[in-house]
Amino acid sequence: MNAWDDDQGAGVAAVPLSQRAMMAARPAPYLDDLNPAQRAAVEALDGPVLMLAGAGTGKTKALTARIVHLLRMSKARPNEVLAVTFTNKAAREMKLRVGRMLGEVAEGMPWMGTFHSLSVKILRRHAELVGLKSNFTILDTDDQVRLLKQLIVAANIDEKRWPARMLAGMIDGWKNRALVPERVPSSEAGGYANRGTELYAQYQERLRTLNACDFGDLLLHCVTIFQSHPDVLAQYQRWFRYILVDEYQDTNVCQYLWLRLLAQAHRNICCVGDDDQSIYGWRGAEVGNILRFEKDFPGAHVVRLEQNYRSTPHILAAASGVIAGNAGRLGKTLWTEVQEGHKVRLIGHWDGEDEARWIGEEIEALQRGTRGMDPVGLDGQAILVRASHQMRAFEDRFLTIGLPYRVIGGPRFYERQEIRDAMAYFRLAVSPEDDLAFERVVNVPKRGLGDKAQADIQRAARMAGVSLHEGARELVASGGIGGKGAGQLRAFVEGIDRWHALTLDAVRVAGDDDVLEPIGAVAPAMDHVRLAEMILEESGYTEMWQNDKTPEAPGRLENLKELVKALEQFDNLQGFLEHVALIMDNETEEAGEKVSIMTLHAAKGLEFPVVFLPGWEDGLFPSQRSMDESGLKGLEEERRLAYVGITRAEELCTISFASNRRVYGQWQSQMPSRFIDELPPAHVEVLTPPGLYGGGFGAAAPVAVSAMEERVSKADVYNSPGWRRMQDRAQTRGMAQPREARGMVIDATALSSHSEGDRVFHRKFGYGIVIGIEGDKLEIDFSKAGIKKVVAGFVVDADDADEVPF
DNA sequence: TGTGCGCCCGTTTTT
DNA sequence: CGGGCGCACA
Repeated sequence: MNAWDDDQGAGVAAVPLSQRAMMAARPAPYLDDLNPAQRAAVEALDGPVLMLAGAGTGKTKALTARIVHLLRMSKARPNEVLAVTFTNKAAREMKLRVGRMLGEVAEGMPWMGTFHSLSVKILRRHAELVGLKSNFTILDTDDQVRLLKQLIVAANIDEKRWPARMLAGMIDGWKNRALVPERVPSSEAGGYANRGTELYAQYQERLRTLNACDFGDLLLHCVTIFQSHPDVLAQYQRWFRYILVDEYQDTNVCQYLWLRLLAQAHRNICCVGDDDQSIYGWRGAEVGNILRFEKDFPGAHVVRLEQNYRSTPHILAAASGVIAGNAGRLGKTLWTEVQEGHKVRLIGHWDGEDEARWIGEEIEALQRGTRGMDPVGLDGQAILVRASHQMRAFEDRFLTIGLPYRVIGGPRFYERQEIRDAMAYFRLAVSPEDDLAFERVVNVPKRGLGDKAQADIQRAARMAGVSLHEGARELVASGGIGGKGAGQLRAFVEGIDRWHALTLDAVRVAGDDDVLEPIGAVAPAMDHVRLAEMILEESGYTEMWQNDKTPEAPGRLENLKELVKALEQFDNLQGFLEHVALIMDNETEEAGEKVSIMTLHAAKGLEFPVVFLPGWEDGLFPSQRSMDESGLKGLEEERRLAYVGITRAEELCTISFASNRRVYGQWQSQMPSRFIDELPPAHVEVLTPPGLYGGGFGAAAPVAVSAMEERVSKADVYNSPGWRRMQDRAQTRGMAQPREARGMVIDATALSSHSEGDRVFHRKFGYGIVIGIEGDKLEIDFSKAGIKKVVAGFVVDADDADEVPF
């Protein structure tokens, strides 16, 4: 059967178009709750449409309604609509909402997904056109760098002066711009020791031998195929009657070509985006794509969504005021029907710790329901920072006061060392010839196979022209490896054989037609979940972490358990590996009310009743580096970041800055961010920090400086009475006084199950000894983290390290 | 082959 | 200041 003739992977097209037309005659409730602009965007089905959707204007609603409308009007079958997003989360969300609007037929849109997942789907069908087999593997950044490192060493380049990461970045950059090695402009060839292009070409060659792709290749190979095989392109052009693109402002050149090639035949393309929220320029995104849309698609219908359903007018006005500083915008004016609301609050602090302390207290106050607002739960509050290192001050503080928080977008589950190691074992079991996986774990846990042994294996494999696994086998057989490593290597090689055999039993793979689809009818000889556990046991990997006494070890074992558990949702190991390569998100939301801490980038698309924006200081935000490297363009992107930050807030937005901050261990005095000057004063309430009017710490509600209202010019904030007093206070506080009262020892045993001298474990700080008790707080000398005060509930006896809460 | 010292450098990161 | 990495040593 021709792969093209099937139903594109979905069992949906069952309802004939004629019958669908009848459905279209029924009233369309999904249109009724759209505002005029949204409705216009939904009803303009044919031809190019650009939907400029400001923050909080119901973009996803319009987008999903449009898809539903397309289907209801029988313009296309569900499998003929190409709907592209950037993240899996967005794709999932859209599927969910379309399904809900449509009623039932949710799974019927096989071509709704991310650029990457859709590209994989296309590329698997035509892999041979770019010299790959259809079962190619997908390398992540880590694999990519390791591979490049090998090439760099082989090329005799000083890896110190020319780090592999740098080359990886350049290659990514070229791929983002759809440049294959031959097309890299000679002006850029000098960048990497004069040999960037050469290494790029070698890297591509190496990937081909490994039958592998990196993320950039997924898209670039598709574009290459479309460009050089018009027949293939034509098929897809015919198939995708309608194309929808979310977050269009974030597309790079390669994605742009990908879309344009697919859309140029029928031109039924609808791009949704907001040039003011383009914050991924440093990653190759081209705001130009959205600015140019009308030129690319003449006669495009442009619709602006400007009615905001999220934020109060003060918040919108503040955001608009800031973004107005950018030139070359398409221009939108957000408005809302809401009349009331709090002004954006602005507050300065002495240093970063004060800032964290104050925010912590504010969060608790808002939670209790003061500040003239109804109580706001912790889930409704977020702290958005420019750079992830800023999170630390908040984590430290919240840990100390026992305020539950969650960090969004930290090291992601599938990027953690233990997960990647385990995955490498699974990869080896599925395909023993996976050399990158072999290299990764051949000496993890330690098997006495160091650089020398590994070099021997490499040589043996290369000479015989086989995989490392086979090379190792021959090396063992020929006695080419000595010492204790020999026995261990033999065991490793045989282990892989055994696991591989079990994998084959566990999954029967269909014939040549479709190597990806397992046939469910054959009863597996061994449950793949059990197999995975067995692999981790037999390889000694689990044991390695059990014997590890570092504070992270229990967490890692926990993650491994979680990984194995995740396997249950798949039919076999292959399916799982396939999934993980692209779905790198970490959706293990632990329950419980928690404040969210995340970067501004991670916050795009989210909203919270209460938002804190700390660290608004020149150099930090806007980031010095952005400005140095990208000049005005960089500054404008930072400004968009500010805009994104402010517009995340529904009810209350608080911006803050500190006059002193530790930067790389050095104390530095900071200037308030220039973006603060750009806030329209009429919509800002300047707070004075607590402690200025005789109240102690966290005393009364912050007091507005009355004279600051309305007429005070923005820059004057720093000449304001409050600001000057704060400066004065800064002087007197220069000599660090103890921040917390000492010596108030209450009956410790009544409040805590720990006593002095106990050995305890803390999820973040690791092991330590209790050296003091104050109320419900323990003073602990952590072996790694030093002396800290921590709420007793967050530690357990060192022996029960498995049961750490939090 | 494993450990430890010292040096360097330090944003954002949808896949 | 502190984490990561490479190199020198045991």
